Amino acid sequence: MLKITRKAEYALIALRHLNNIKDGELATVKEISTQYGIPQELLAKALQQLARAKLIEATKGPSGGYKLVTDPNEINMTRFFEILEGPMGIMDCYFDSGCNQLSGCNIRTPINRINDSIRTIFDKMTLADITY
Amino acid sequence: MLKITRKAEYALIALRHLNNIKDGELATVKEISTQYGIPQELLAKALQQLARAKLIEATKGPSGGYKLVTDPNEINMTRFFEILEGPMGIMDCYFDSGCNQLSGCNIRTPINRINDSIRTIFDKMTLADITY
DNA sequence: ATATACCCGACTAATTTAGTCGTAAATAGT
DNA sequence: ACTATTTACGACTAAATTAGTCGGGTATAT
Repeated sequence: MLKITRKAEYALIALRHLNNIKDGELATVKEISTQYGIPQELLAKALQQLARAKLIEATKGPSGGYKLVTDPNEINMTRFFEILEGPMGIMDCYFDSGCNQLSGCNIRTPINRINDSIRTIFDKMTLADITY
Repeated sequence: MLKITRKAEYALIALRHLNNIKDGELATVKEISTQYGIPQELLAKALQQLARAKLIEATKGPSGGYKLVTDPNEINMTRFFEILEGPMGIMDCYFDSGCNQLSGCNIRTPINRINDSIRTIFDKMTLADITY
């Protein structure tokens, strides 16, 4: 319960790695996956998503790889998780309108308060914090 | 991602219900499940767990049911969720020692910081807050 | 050319969550 | 004593999500 996915976990590890390599250098999926013992294809997918979202940039071909192109201070965890896993909420009703409860759900308001608190944490926490 | 389970959701609704009925009254699983459109057997299971944990008390037989026996201010959400869903952490390594990462995981410390922040939120939030 | 590396959707496998069922035990009312 | 009602509980099935794999593509440095 309240778990993040492995894909997100792997992506975090990779982002941290990208943040730590020398300026101008690239890291390949293969390198990262072998170094940290991560399934290559799964990591590849995650990094592709991050590239599409412009957090990192890919260079194809031999001697290609990824590099970070966004200031780690600008990447907060809400953004990061939503890129990889879609909308972040402890219950679907935070986003969906369609709720199947018969009579009025008696906990929606407090649930939303919890949600907001969690989002605030993730909003405030940036990749720079993770990388520290 | 970061979802709570339906079981927990149902239990929250039920707890709130129990908190709102008159002093000395009981509410049955049947009543609650029909009132809120919740699968009866699933709710039953959740309430049994809460009863085992002494948050609520059961009376068997006709005119039986459940009542709240703990001060809502004393029931925090960490306790509540851990009764129903076990240890609460965004990654297993928060609790487990067995981690399958090859070389040292580079994000454990920051992950734990996130975890602690989330736990703090849930520690501070009580059933009384939910019931408001 | 060829080898390397990213791109991407479709697929399968594993795990978790949701929900059901059958049986037992307690108890109130008759 | 019998019956209807209600909780207790484990085993089971079904559904949904997550994890991981595969195959075929595009770009590019050498």
